[in-house]
Amino acid sequence: MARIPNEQAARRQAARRQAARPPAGPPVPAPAGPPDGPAGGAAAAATGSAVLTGAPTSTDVARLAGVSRATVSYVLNNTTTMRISEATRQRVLAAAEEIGYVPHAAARSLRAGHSRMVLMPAPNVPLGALYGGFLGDLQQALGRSEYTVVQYGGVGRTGDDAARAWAEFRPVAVLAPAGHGLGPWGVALLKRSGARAVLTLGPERVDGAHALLTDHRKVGRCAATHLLERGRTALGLIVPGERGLEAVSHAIAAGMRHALADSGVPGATLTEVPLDRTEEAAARLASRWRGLGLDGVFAHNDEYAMLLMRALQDEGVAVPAQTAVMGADDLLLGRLLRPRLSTVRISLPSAQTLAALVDRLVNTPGGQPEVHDLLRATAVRREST
Amino acid sequence: MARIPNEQAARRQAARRQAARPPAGPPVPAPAGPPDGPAGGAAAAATGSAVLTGAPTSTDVARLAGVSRATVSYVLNNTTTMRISEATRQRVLAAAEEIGYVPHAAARSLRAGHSRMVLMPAPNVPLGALYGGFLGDLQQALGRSEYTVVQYGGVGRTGDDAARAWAEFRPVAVLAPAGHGLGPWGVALLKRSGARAVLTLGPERVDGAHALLTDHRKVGRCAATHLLERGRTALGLIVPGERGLEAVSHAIAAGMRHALADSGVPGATLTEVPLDRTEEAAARLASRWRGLGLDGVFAHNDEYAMLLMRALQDEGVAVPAQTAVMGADDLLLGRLLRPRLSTVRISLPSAQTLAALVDRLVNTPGGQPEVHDLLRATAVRREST
DNA sequence: TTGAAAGCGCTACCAT
DNA sequence: ATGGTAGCGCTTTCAA
Repeated sequence: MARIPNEQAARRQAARRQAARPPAGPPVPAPAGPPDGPAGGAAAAATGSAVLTGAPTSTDVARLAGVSRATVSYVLNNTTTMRISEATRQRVLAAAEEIGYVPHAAARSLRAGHSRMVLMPAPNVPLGALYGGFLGDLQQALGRSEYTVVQYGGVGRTGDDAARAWAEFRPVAVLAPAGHGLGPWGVALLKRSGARAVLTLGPERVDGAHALLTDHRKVGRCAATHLLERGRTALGLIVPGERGLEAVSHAIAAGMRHALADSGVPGATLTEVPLDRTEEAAARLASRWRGLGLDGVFAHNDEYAMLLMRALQDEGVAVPAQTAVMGADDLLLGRLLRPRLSTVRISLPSAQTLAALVDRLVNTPGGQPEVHDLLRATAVRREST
Repeated sequence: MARIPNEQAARRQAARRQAARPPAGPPVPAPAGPPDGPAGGAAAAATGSAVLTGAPTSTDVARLAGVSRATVSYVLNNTTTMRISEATRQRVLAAAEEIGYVPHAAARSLRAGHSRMVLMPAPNVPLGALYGGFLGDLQQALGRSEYTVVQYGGVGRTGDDAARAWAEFRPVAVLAPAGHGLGPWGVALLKRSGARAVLTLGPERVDGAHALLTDHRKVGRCAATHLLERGRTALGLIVPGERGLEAVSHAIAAGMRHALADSGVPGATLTEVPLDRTEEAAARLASRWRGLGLDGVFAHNDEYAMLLMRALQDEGVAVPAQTAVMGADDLLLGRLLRPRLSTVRISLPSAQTLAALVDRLVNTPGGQPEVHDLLRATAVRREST
């Protein structure tokens, strides 16, 4: 709320006073000093190119080309129902080019009553390279269709507040990563605000929204199964200290427990072991490792796995002989340590597939909420298990 | 352009016909069937709560509360110049709550003549964890001020096209990562469209825009200087095969050459060595390594450095005795290999600092373009050099 | 083939 | 203290 609007308002009034179109006397005798002019362009350029101030509008183009705003709109949107003479077309296009006209997206979508915006609230938890890259790809894929993908970086807002903020944009679809606390109320609000599809991306579904599930229990189950197959029964799970990863860790732990229960291996156990992402923490953990009596450990991701494995080796704990170590995400770097790190490879659907899904959901609204399982986990055995 | 607008238009006309306000006979005798209704809400809810279709507008709130749209606006915006009775306030707030009213951002900024949107076009080159995290932080920091940060994922567009697409949003500021081919023309267009600050983020400046420089020559200079100090003179630079990293590589190479020239070490040389990001490529390179005759190599980032170092060790090349290896980015994982990887630590200003800068530039437009050097490089010697 | 005009949802000026 | 209302920039129907 600076002083700009007022400046512009004043300028606009002045401009308007002399804005009687050159040809054809104006039917309105005098514009009758408008009570207010909020803001906006209306450049004073008469016909020649001048220093424009404020964004040029279609009115400016029309004036320069000597046609009406309607004609400008027809030409610039290639309207097929109206046939415009080639000469006019060219004049309009030249005028638009000359003054650097760019249509005003907000005005356009206000008039249209809908937008082609797909809103992706920025995730507010630190997501690894895997999901980060995936979201980027998805964004690209959606952009390739004719949606305008917008990642909204609203911070601090959660739950209903966040939903309200998103709804202000009147997006045609919302793709919300977990961690914003979007609930059924928010989903309903978004839908009422014109969203034709609301999707959540994360471990659990939300009433009324479509769900792209990332069920990390699968990862835990996969890891535990692998370790059991390798003959390990006293299993550990490294739980990262980073904020925002708790949910994933819990899911993984649950998956491991399921696998243990299903396996029927008698006496198999699972111990959760916290670990910060520093060398010192790893060394400390390694120093008391033998006391834990674990013969197999899964580490949430390759980075933690490598951190631990190195610390164990420095402590003289043989890998995999004494303790098998397994990571997840199949990072390239996991192959550089010795022994090479066994890992759970997580694969997600292609971004194109998902973009197509979003497109379909937008175009067939009103259907039942759909649930899609995104995540596939496969064990990759290398040398550390 | 689906069939929706027409449906809504029809519904709207119907709604309007019966929308005469309950109290106080309407001064206008008959609404005189409007020639057109583009789209939009206008729910048919008379007074009681009903199934609303389309987004509720401030008109709906006003009707339900029995006040005018103006009053609604005053209450919802906490306008201080107008004093509204507490009773009215509460009625309006309750009504807004009841029907789930959310203001229409596009309409608001259209009226206001400006937006608080900071547009960050999504980078279209693969950027590492360092810059990715940095951009994320910056987005958060800007969001914490009162800007609405929006990352725009327009694909395929470059140069003037991209600038035009961005300008449609009428952002108050644009923060464009390198790789979009933004040129002086685009900058001017954005400014004319209302952007009060245009910033580029990357290795080179653009006429008319402020520049946040990431001068990777510093990284090269730092690495080369370090290697020279360690007594190496036949230097190599690993050049990644990934697309989009060429510019960075060139800058690093240039920086290394500068360092070589400045050092005055006679006979010091620099060889650029391409390497793909796979174990196989690294093994192949390692097998012909002795033929290259290099005694020190800098690897663009820690990942490539680790890849190479492992391959060299597998080939029997002693590190650092026969060849010193240095990486960049100071990844945690670099400390897990043996020998521990020496690295160039790259530090960037805090996101808060930069957010404050953007804020200042927005609030003092018209100033000369500023150039800020973001990058600081420091050598961290570990055991591989 | 072109123009006049209405109105999307919102805010702010002016009058009551 | 509250309401009427103009108009931001745009598209589109209807009339000429």
